[in-house]
Amino acid sequence: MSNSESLEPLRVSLSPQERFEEYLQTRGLRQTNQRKFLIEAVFEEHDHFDADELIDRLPRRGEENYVSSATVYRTLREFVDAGLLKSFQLDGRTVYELDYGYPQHDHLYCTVCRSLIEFQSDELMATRDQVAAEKGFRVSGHRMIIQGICKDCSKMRRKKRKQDLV
Amino acid sequence: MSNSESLEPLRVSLSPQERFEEYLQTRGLRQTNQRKFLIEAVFEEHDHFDADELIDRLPRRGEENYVSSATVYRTLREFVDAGLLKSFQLDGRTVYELDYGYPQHDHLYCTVCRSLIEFQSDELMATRDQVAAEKGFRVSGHRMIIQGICKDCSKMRRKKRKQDLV
DNA sequence: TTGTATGCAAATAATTTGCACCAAA
DNA sequence: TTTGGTGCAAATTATTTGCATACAA
Repeated sequence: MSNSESLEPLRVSLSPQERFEEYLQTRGLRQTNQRKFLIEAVFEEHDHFDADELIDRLPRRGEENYVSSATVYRTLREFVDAGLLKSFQLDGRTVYELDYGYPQHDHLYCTVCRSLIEFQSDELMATRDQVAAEKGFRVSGHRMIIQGICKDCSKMRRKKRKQDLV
Repeated sequence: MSNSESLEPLRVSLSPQERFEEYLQTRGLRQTNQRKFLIEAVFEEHDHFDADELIDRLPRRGEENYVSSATVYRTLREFVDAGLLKSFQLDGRTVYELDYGYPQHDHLYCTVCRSLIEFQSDELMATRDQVAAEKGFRVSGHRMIIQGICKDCSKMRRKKRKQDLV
């Protein structure tokens, strides 16, 4: 899930940490070391990831700042609730990406190298809203994924085909 | 997964059954009673469904024409390979829909009644191809789902709010 | 006859949950 | 001190797989 091209972040008044604090306070929830640690771990990488990949780069059981996977799963869902992350399904796994302080976008998904490439399209949004309006549908969001083969992988395939001919 | 609005079918030269026979023959696979039975069961309903829903309306163990769930799962994948069905992920489950003899389309997904409403949009396709071209991406397909609340559920919510005020 | 297909039950994989203990507020 | 949070292990859910047997070609 690495190698994804990224857009420029937006300027936001609160840091993700502050924003999450706010979220917790308004609901009478608590600030714990695990939550503080996880929010840093998640926001220091501007990339797509799933729970497993995140757990992999976190301290192991017995090490300092270890967080159990149950808590990782629980906290990821809270981050989504809080509007810090977005999640979607890809090949059966739940993939997370930054949402807070990050512009709305959709993805191209390369089925060869499995990377996600982000793109923004006003036309897509316009089409979405028009289609919904025609059906009397009240839109809350959407998910568009274009599958195919990215530029690099196409190049490599061409090269490979040439080699195969030799 | 019922209650979905449907588009008109296309005219195709081969029936799904014939088309699947062809698929099996070109690969040296076999025509079994289970496969014949399942293709009928699947194509008699023009709707979205998941493996579980299909199994539910099939004969039970011990009854005539019983098909084990392992075979149902295996066969659904074959139908997708054969181009008879399409599949996608929704709320974690794999959802299937007719593909053969059915026009390309995308979906509005009502998060209240969980129904899928189909729509066709040439603009969406144009946007997709243009975005991909800009990134040098070779498109093989896409998946667009617009989430929100459908007309009927919106009405009901309004009605419910009024009642709540009384 | 020969390998493919099926049914069954066990195995997976990714999450979720129950519960006793821990710790913010 | 009171409730929410965490870790652990067991439970879930949807699906896949191993294997012995059944059957299409």
